[in-house]
Amino acid sequence: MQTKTDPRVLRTRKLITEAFIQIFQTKSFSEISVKDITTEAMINRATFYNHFLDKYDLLEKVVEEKLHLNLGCEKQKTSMSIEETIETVFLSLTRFETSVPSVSGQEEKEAIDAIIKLELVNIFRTKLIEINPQTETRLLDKLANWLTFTVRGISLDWKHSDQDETAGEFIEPLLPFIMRGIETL
Amino acid sequence: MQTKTDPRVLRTRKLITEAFIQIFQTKSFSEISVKDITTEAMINRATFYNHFLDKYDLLEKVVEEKLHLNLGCEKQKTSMSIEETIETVFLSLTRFETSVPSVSGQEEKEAIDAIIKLELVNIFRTKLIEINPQTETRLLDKLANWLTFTVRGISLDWKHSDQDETAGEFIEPLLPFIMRGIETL
DNA sequence: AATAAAGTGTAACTTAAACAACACTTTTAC
DNA sequence: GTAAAAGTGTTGTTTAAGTTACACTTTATT
Repeated sequence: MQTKTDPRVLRTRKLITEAFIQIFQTKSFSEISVKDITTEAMINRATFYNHFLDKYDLLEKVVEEKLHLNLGCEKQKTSMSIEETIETVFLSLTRFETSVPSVSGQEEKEAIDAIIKLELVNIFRTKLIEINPQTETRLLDKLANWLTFTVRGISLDWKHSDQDETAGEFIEPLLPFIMRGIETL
Repeated sequence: MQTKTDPRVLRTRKLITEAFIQIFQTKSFSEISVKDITTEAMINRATFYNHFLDKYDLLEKVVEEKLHLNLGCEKQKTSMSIEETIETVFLSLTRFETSVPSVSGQEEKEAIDAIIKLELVNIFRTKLIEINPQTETRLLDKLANWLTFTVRGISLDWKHSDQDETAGEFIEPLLPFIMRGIETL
């Protein structure tokens, strides 16, 4: 239990992230300056740097937050099986990717992708360690990576499909195949 | 040219008024507490009182601002005739009333009406004095009042009509009648 | 290639907003 | 009727945000 953060800090962060998301709809990431963000957020440019290192740091935090918003609560549940976790993460990811405005530029896509990858690997890693505490971490890390690529690949596949199936319907028949691999553990 | 206001002040006002308008969509005015507003606005309750006397004062300012937003620029134009002013005010009023969510309660309706009345009287009064500077103010005040009732009456009439005519079409045939009265000056 | 213009990141100082505590007035509930 | 709860409006004190200025880097312009 730590001393709760000043409401002004929370408000400022909210204003900044909302402003950023707002501008992000209309401009590509590289075109956005810190000044743009702070003007939209109605805060001073110097204040921005009290909260974020730079706009890349902001992007990172925003994506993290967005992802957590979808699967944050589920993440805690230790009751969840790996299979459920995979499905949940997949659904969160597709939800996230459809919620993000089809952003253009390469730079920001790479940035976002990198952040998502880190996040997913972390989720899978945690879950795998939780369920197989005796297995060595090196192996679990590799598996987490593999699961991440798998889930993101399927997500991309679904995204490029005609989407007559829901995301859930799309991954459902694939889950047994994925699970077979995991069950080698 | 006066010393420009602190950006924090502008931001806080914006947050408060936006929060108020937001809550006003879901609750009636009497049900809204200052705490509700400040929570939604993410500001401290004490700060509210640095900007507004109470929630009635806030309502007043918000309605004023909304009205000004519509006819603020026109109000300056000394070039405008009384007839144009009447029409402009009428159109602003109908625009305002259709933009306000059909708010329920009696208390707030009266509050808003009172504010609108004050505002319109003030506009007409200014215009009349500008055009007839030699006429005594007492009389112009009465005329301003009369114009206000006229415009608001027609606005109400239009609102209750089936609105197959636009507001502009609605008042157009009435303007000569109104002007006849004014031209007695 | 040179220069202007726009953007970045930082730091000392000022100020508006948060805190929290208060007396007071409704509302609500027993 | 009265006690608890919720709301109002105010006042010092503390703190996050605004100001301004700076050195520096990147991007346009000539």
